[in-house]
Amino acid sequence: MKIATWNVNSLAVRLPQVLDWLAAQPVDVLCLQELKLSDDKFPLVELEAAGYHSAVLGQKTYNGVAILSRTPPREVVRNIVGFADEQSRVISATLDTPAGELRVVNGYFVNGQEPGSEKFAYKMRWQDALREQVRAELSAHPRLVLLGDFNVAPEDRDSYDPEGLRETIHHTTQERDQFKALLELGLHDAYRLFEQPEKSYSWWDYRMLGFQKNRGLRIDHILVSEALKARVQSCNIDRAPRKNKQPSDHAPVVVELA
DNA sequence: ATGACGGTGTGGCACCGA
Repeated sequence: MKIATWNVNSLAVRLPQVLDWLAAQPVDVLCLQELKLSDDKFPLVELEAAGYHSAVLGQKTYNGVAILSRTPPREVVRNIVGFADEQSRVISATLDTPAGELRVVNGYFVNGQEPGSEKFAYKMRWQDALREQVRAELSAHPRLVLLGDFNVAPEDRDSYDPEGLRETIHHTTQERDQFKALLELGLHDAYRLFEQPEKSYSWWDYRMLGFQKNRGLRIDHILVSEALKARVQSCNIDRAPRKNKQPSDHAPVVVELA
């Protein structure tokens, strides 16, 4: 069975591409970020026709996350419990899958703009709260997947220019320490469980021919808990949708579980 | 230091993303 994450940068614009992709890659679960639409604008009917149930936390214009699943999501939790947040960035659900019952936590992590900014401080606060949420989720649900747009390139090899971009946004020690702190909860970066091509990225700037020149970052991640680690069969980035007309700036990441 | 591209909502552009 397969689980995927994809920052679609507006589901209103990208829905046809999402439906095409699901037809070509019939994953069991697809977690979306940056819906950029309110719940009432969510294309429930179209996705049901494609064979997917949805759990949604929408927001007008910015943010917004959803879990699409072949089976109905259960025990849905929206955003971070006890962390007041006007932005729609996290949705969690329990799913019955061919690989058994899984807890899925789908996050659109804060961008942070620039180290030292108020937005960067929010990024750190938000991650502190998310980590505690994940810690609690893990103790209740050992079979857990945390995935989404983490807005961090965890290591130098996850960036097209680690030297030139050192300590800039997505590359700071603080952001990388936050990522490590998630791993220390007992999570594993599924992509790095396997040998991968060099210069593998999941996001490329729309500007300056970023994709054509492969000037990208690997910032979309799938972390699996210890209980699931041995069941991971593969993890890959699907660059094909980035070649579409009107693409998202992110590519889907797919993990296969036995 | 700035903008490049693309989406949204507004209103003739500004803001945000990464």
